[in-house]
Amino acid sequence: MTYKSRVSDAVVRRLPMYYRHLRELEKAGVVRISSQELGEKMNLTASQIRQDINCFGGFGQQGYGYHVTNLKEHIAEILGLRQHYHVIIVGAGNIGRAVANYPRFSKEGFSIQAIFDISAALVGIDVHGILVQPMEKLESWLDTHDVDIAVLAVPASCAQSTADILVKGGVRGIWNFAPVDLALAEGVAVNNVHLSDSLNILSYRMNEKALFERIDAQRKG
Amino acid sequence: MTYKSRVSDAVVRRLPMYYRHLRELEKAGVVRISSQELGEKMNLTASQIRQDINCFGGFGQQGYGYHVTNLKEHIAEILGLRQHYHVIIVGAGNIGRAVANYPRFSKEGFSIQAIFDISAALVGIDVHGILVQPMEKLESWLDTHDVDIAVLAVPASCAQSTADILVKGGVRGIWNFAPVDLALAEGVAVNNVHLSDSLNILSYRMNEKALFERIDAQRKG
DNA sequence: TAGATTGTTAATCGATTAACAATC
DNA sequence: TAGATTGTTAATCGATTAACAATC
Repeated sequence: MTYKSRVSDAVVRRLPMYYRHLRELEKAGVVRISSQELGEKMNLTASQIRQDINCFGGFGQQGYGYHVTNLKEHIAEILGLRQHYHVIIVGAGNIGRAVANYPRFSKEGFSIQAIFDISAALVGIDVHGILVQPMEKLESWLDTHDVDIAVLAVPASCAQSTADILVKGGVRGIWNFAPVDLALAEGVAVNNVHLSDSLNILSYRMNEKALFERIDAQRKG
Repeated sequence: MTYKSRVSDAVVRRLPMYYRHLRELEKAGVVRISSQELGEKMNLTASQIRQDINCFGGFGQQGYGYHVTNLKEHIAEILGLRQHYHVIIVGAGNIGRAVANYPRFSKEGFSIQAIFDISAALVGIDVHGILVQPMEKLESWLDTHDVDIAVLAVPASCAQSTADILVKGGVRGIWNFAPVDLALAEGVAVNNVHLSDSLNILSYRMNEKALFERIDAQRKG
């Protein structure tokens, strides 16, 4: 991508975390919070929180701190959650169906317009009130509908080619569940949910201590 | 956690990516690869690849590069994928069921031993050949079985309390799908799949350009 | 041996933390 | 006004990149 983000990835990854914690605080009736307190809650330094927030503007007030609801709303806005998105799901396997049924999904302004799958066994079934369409219909659907986001939940082998169709069809964002690093044109946003990568990191962490005991022993011996 | 990882998070997050690309290369019949070539494929610098790999040992050979299969096997070992894990799934909702049915899961040495859910509607149903048990049975199951990993796919509201039960029952790793940052004892590994965080990052990226156009305009005006 | 490419040390870059003046 | 806490600049720390000697 040629478009260079103004905000570092480290910060962007923390934004949804801020949003989650602020929602919790709001729900708990907390009206104001200092960067110090929020830091303790989130395991971050007060400094880092102020730096992060000030990438986008000065939403606090000296001597007072941050107004919880106000800051939460600003972050929702920053995250693009005050907009509506037309979403399609490509691949109606386990993951595609789980996403379709994810309640939080529809609540936050993401509305599922259509679901596609290549398998005859899945075409026509009802998922969350939507009939699964055959994959051949994907291109013509994109021609006749505005789709903002596609959930890509197809096998690795056809992920890139499907992504190409989606982008050509005007999709602006891909939520990619295929275990593949997609190559996409500038201006198309992607975010990956690499489940097996995540599981592998878990097993790495479970084994790290023993691993280095082996490595250290070998280096000495 | 008191145990300080010897390897930075940035490196750990890249390990599964190396593993994926090396498997692909192996499948494509590639026998050897240089850090240069691998870097081009993975969009990393050759230097970074050599640094990453050398956290764990010198698996390459001067003048030759890396033997694909050899390096792949070393990384599988590092990731703890040459071990077997007893896994239980806690929460048989959409996500719990999707994970249970995830084929890659069982292939890589993770074998599902039991599934639990609190809902009477789900108890007794067959998921991937396993009958869902009531949540009350969880503690006694942990008492009588060795469980390495628990997939935590319960609502946010009971995620922490369920995690506490799991840890008390001897679980060493939690694959957490609840939108919560768990507080766990040292020595228990966690990795999160925060789906809504991931979706929020996608919508952030889709909107960043327009966001800063607004911000910049406001600062000028 | 000459060429290639690693392993590793040094330099650079960027992110986090600390400090403090501005200000509510 | 005094106290608190932000916004922001400066210092530090860590990760990435560059360079090069070691060696296959």
